[in-house]
Amino acid sequence: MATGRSHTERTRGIPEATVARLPLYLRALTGLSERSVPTVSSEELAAAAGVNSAKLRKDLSYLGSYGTRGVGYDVEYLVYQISRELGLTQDWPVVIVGLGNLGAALANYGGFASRGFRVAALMDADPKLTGKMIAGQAVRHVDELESVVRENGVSIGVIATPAGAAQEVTDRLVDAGVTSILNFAPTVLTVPEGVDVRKVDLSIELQILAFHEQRKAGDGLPPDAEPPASGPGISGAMVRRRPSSAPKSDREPGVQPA
Amino acid sequence: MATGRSHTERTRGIPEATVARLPLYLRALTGLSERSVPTVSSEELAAAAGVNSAKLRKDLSYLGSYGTRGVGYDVEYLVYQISRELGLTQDWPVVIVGLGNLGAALANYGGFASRGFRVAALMDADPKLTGKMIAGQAVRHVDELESVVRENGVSIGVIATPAGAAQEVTDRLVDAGVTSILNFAPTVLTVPEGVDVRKVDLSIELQILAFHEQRKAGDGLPPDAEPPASGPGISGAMVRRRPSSAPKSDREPGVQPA
DNA sequence: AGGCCTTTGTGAACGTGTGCACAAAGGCGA
DNA sequence: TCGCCTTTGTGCACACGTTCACAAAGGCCT
Ligand SMILES: NC(=O)c1ccc[n+]([C@@H]2O[C@H](COP(=O)([O-])OP(=O)(O)OC[C@H]3O[C@@H](n4cnc5c(N)ncnc54)[C@H](O)[C@@H]3O)[C@@H](O)[C@H]2O)c1
Ligand SMILES: NC(=O)c1ccc[n+]([C@@H]2O[C@H](COP(=O)([O-])OP(=O)(O)OC[C@H]3O[C@@H](n4cnc5c(N)ncnc54)[C@H](O)[C@@H]3O)[C@@H](O)[C@H]2O)c1
Repeated sequence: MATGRSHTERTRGIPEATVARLPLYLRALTGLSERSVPTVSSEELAAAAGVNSAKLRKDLSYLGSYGTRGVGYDVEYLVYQISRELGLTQDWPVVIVGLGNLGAALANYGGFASRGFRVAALMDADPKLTGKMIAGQAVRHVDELESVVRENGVSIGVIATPAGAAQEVTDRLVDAGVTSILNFAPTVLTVPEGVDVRKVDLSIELQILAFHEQRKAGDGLPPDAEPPASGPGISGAMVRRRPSSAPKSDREPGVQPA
Repeated sequence: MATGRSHTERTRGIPEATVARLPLYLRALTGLSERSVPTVSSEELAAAAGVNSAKLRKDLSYLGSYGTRGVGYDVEYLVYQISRELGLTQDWPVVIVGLGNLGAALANYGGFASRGFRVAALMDADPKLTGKMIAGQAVRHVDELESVVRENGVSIGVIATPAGAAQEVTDRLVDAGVTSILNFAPTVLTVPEGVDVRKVDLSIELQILAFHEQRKAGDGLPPDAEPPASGPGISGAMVRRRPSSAPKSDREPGVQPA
């Protein structure tokens, strides 16, 4: 779901898990930089980023040998090196497609521009939205999508349309030349090789939390678990039953009728 | 970042990676169910969920032996089993704290309620927002946080406040009894053992995309890479230089002056 | 009733990620 | 100048996740 590349092809040596943490380090470093802290040890920086220090050191070691033993890392220098590795020393024009509740919130989000991501255009299919000013920018009609992408050299698209429209929007973005997509719609996108898709899915996150929550609050699954197949079922109104014959194993050991 | 549990302690056998995919399968299955498809093969379901079929089968095998060889999986039955495993057969009251752009969008989001997550309360610190109706619900003041959590038995909190307020809100949520937090603020939260935090961070996702984008568009890092330390630098105005003496290795092999 | 053909469930091999623990580096104070 | 003490960078072992490939299961058609 992350890269879309053939998996054996490692990204010039930097592990994906490391790449995903670099922005975290960068944020922590930026904080230190603002407080004019000149150097940090791996221990301190790791604490600020919420990881353990061995992992941090290993991650940084993929970028190069940028620390000084006995001292730590130079904050400014490391900010620069990580920024460069992440491609943040250049400007990335972005289009947001779909300006409903979420799209509008995204457009208004300050942290967007703060890291080299520039909102090049806001696009929606609803003619009533066309021309509306959001975050100091007029919403344009999706018909202009291709020209906007080409003229601005947009390579990153953000999708905040309903799920039903997401694949179509994706196809158009890709045709126009976009090669990275951040998808907020709860749907699986199909893209050609070489196009990266990342998804943000609120509902999935909540479901994962619910799973762990269930574990924490009184272990054991909820009541209606597969009843032990002992003789004919007492109640025919069991919420849902196995479609046909009894299964071989049902996880809970439970006495099987041999 | 996901669980907060000691790592050796596996969650009653279901791997975390599998848990994270179950909601995906559930969504695909729900779609099939709505179209009254009675059974699916692992191949079909995997395609719908965007994973490969071996992975899907292994994932489902952790739940139990719910398929029929030669036929596939009964859609309704599997929907039920996954829902139960994820804890979606019960209702999860949720509070949203911070009703700015993002919080309001979340409150208005339909996909929230659709899976057993009920928005029990909307809370903000801004007195001007108190009483304002959002998504059919009056915003309440954060002062009421503790009582709202206790009265509604809320165990999941969603944080959509500015980063600066997130830790304080977290502490209060946790004190009041919340044990799962979904954090949208770009900051690292510290929580006691037993509390799960998941974060959604737009900015990190974009940075990861930028990284891969940079790789795709003309490989090799941006121009200003550490210049090969050959003699005295030509331009003193190099954007940023190593703080002190030259490093041992700088990743790019590059000729080192012995 | 029997055999065929599809599809599951899983053992085993492999790849990726994590964390420990320590040798070597190197600044800094004496 | 020398040695000490902190902190990096990394080899190694282990845990976790992914994928392959196939035996066994079991419906279904003849
Ligand atoms: N609101 C949230 O908090 C939230 C959270 C998670 C996921 N999502 C998902 O994000 C997406 C947007 O959510 P929302 O609440 O903003 O929905 P919304 O209905 O408020 O907005 C959707 C917007 O997309 C536009 N649109 C529809 N088809 C389009 C097309 N083909 N091209 C361009 N624009 C098009 C609509 O005109 C509308 O303005 C949905 O898929 C939703 O499931 C939303
Ligand atoms: N808008 C986005 O698309 C977006 C995207 C990613 C991340 N974020 C993050 O989500 C958070 C919210 O973003 P936003 O755009 O909605 O900001 P916002 O400023 O519009 O809203 C923040 C809200 O939080 C309230 N608040 C402040 N302190 C509070 C406290 N102690 N208790 C309760 N409420 C408090 C404020 O009154 C305000 O209503 C921020 O941390 C932001 O970085 C936003």
